[in-house]
Amino acid sequence: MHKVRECHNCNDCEIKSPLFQHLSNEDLEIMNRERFVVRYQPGELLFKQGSSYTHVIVLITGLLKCTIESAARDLLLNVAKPVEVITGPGLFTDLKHHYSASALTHVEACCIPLNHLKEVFRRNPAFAEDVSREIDARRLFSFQRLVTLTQKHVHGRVAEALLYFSNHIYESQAFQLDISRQELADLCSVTKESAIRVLKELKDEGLIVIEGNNIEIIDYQMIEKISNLG
Amino acid sequence: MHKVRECHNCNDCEIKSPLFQHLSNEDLEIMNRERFVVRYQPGELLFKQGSSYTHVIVLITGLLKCTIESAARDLLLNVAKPVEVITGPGLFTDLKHHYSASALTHVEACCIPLNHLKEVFRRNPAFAEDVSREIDARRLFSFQRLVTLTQKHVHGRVAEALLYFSNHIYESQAFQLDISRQELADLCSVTKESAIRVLKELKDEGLIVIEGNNIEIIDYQMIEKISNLG
DNA sequence: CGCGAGCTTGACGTTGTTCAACTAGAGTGG
DNA sequence: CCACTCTAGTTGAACAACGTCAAGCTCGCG
Repeated sequence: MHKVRECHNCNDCEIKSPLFQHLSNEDLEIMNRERFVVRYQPGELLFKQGSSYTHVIVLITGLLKCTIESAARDLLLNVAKPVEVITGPGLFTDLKHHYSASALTHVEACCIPLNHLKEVFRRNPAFAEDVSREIDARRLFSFQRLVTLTQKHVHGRVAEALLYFSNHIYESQAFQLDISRQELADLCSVTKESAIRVLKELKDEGLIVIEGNNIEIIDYQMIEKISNLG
Repeated sequence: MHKVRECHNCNDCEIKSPLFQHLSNEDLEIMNRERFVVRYQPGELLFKQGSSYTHVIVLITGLLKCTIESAARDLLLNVAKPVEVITGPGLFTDLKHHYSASALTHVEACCIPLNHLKEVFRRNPAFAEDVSREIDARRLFSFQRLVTLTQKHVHGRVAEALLYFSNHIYESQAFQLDISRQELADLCSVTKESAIRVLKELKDEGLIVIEGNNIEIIDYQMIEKISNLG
């Protein structure tokens, strides 16, 4: 875990998150104070569920996974890609992390102290609204997950996971999965054996092609149908 | 559905939500503009999933249920009691309701136009933070539901539902349930037959007493244990 | 009194988990 | 360079948990 300070100024930031678009130079100056960049190796933990929430993390490069850890088994909430601002619950309540985030690939993360973010939140109503929009959107995502995980069968869940990676993460019908079978299973909240079996079936029916972690969706519409019908 | 204007002034409101505690008289004046109170009969819909989000509702009297409706079956998200401000997702994004709310009992709801709430949000940073805290807390609640519904077995889920009603809704170990068996099942995301069977088992083991909709938790610790172990 | 909605119970079937064995590939040390 | 080990992935068979279906029950109400 190396600390790096390659970018010195949020004003010049070329990969600024949409969340920061309404910020004045002065606001950005506040954000920039004590901001730092950290690089992580695959598998390394960015923050742990239950630990204190001191910085908001902006994912600059790489992929990371957000996992709720519980006695029984892990639940993979979502995968994050650049440029995403990681705003978990707890931000405005108990200042604890309620899930763990760990790097799937090499990751560069920009860390902004929470008190500076909140300072800008208070002085810039447009930013406050953007932050609320962000939290709101994530809550909506939780809703969709809630419906998927309670109502769809394994086939539907795995199909949906494939569409999730294809549409939102890799943005291609062919992609190399950066997560293991177990993690895919955790995303769908099934056992890894079940997830593997479904993948095999989809493969045998010619809907997808799998070679190791390389997946290609062949019959997109059929996968979509399976995802929708559950 | 009668419109009533029994209270004319938010300043004098005796049941003001904690969410409104940081508001100045001027802020409250803004909220008060075009505010109105509506009474609902049991079973009546306050708003429907998919409809446009025009007012924020403050539940003054009665209980209501929030349900995500989907093709397969309904998911009962939560039950709300006074004084609760109903802030669903969509508030800062697409301005649509993402779940339906309907009255379980006689309900009085105070309706505040969204644009006035947002006006105060922009002019009062402390209120903005309170609103964010509210959304954040609800997102946290979704997280807990996500874990419960994906990881616990029927026994654990039903036990948890009983604790939910005992601790958060009725605040007593004995209470008269205002929801049907089917709705209890929807809360746990199981079939009504399964929910009934679990209730019967808990009853047969002497952990609870049931007579119709009257439920009393006898062995609280055991119920808690079942809830925790899943 | 009879009807209907919600509740209850039992028998049965399906889904998905568990468990155990086996395989493939990557890394390690002799 | 070849065992050896370790991990992730894969497969099959047995099993448990829940859902489905169907029948009967209760109670309030016209």
